[in-house]
Amino acid sequence: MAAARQGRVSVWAQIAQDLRSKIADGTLAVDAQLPTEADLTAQYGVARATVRQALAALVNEGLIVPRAPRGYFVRHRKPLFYRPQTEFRPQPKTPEMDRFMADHSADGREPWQSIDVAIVAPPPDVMQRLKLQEGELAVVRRRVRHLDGEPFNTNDSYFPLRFVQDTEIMRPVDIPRGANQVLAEHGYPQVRALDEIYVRMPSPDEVQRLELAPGTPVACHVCTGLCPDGTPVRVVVNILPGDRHVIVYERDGMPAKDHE
Amino acid sequence: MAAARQGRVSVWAQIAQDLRSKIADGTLAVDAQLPTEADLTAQYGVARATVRQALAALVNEGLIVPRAPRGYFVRHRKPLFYRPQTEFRPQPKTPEMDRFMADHSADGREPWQSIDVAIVAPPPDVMQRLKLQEGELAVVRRRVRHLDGEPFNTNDSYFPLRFVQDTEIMRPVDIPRGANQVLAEHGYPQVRALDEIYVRMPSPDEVQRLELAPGTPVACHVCTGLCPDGTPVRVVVNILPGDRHVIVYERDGMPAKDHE
DNA sequence: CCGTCTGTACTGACTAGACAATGGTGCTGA
DNA sequence: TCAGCACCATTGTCTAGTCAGTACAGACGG
Repeated sequence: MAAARQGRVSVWAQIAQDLRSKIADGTLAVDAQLPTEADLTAQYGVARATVRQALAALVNEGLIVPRAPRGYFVRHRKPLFYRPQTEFRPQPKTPEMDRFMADHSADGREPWQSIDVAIVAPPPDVMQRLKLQEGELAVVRRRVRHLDGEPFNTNDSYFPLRFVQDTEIMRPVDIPRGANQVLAEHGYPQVRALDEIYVRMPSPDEVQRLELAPGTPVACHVCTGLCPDGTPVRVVVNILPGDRHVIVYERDGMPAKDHE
Repeated sequence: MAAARQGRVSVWAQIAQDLRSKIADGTLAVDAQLPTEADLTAQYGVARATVRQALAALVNEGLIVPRAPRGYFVRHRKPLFYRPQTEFRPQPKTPEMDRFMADHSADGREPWQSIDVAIVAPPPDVMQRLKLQEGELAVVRRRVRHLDGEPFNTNDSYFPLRFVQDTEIMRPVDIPRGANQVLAEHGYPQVRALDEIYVRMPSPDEVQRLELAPGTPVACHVCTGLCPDGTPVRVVVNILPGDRHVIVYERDGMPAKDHE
């Protein structure tokens, strides 16, 4: 504790670092239970609040999960692939991609999704991307995808109401051939898309909807689909929990600069 | 505090929610100072630790930043674009992209980068991607990019030592025509790349290197560059702080399914 | 007018407790 | 054998303080 003043590193940070390295070197394996708060309190000779601050830091880093009232456990991280590209064209399937994906496939896991459809005034950012007039409404198909009973990601597709009125897009059921196909059949084929990926911490809303453990950041993937004339006809907002996804894509062509 | 038991929402969570909505509706504007812990303690009639827990939650969500000993401030979020695509081919420059990017350009901001080069035993994940033998060494060019004096992202490029020995890649200076060009000149042109994007909380290391505020998640963009015969010649690890980047890319072609 | 010094207001860190809520375990009885 | 119940270990929440470190502002001296 004197070290806190002298060494510039607080006691709780030291405890956190100690536990962190035990996780890194396997002393504390995945899914293993950490010593209890009481144990750590005794072991390091500090107050419980100090131990809790250390544990909170690890929770916020996504390294451990509290499972009250049983204890803290080393977190499991088993991300699945998320490939924006495959939605647009059948992927090239190079050998590298194949080999790489073998580890993280969804084989044998049970998919399930809930769909609900609503007519709403879309949030401002969606309105702007769809170029809607003030007060103009949109149809949103909200889906939560589950894998093995656990929520996996959310997928909210917004369409301007005037484009999809009386189409099957408005029915809250799965559309096997895809909503994009339906849009194309009604005269709105998409030929281009703009993708944006934001990285941030989830809102309490999202925490609840996706049953996120504390310390889980999310990627927010916003995809705007455009007609040949540039009219936006679809905005999709995907929320991808960081602990469950790797976003993957592949590129061809000669690199120009070494910006990466 | 009775509400904590009955209403199922803890006092600190209520305080956090209260502040959250004040931030959302603009009562607390960007860069504004929050009431001090003492104020909040008095205002809500709770102990300081309770107020601190509420504030810590907002910090972890990335909504506010503590600037000791001055107070807590509403966080500023001004992301810049990050476009993996432009590195590979000159971007198509559609009107949509143009318009969209106008808001977030780097105009008038001063770029600067530090470079350091080392010969290292690369981390296991990099070793695997470069298909290195056990014990084989690699050259790493570590860069930290700054904008307006603030660190912006890190960019660590790994090359197998045997491919780049005695090339200018090993000199810790900027290579105007790009490291990829140098590699190509030495017989290792890259024609394909595999990108992976992971979303997670930063390690304490990364927090320090990028001067990250608490509650800032990062995107970890790993790019593996491949020769025509599939040999990996370059692995780049980019760490992109979530509060400073939007990852953007554009796609052409007919969408197939509505997975997004 | 400018530099320095000092006080103050604030967060950071820590202590030492209390009571509530709840999975899990194991015992008991039908 | 199995359902139900009581107990317990453990985290969640909260109180009420102390002391340390520091950016800032205002006073003071040259």
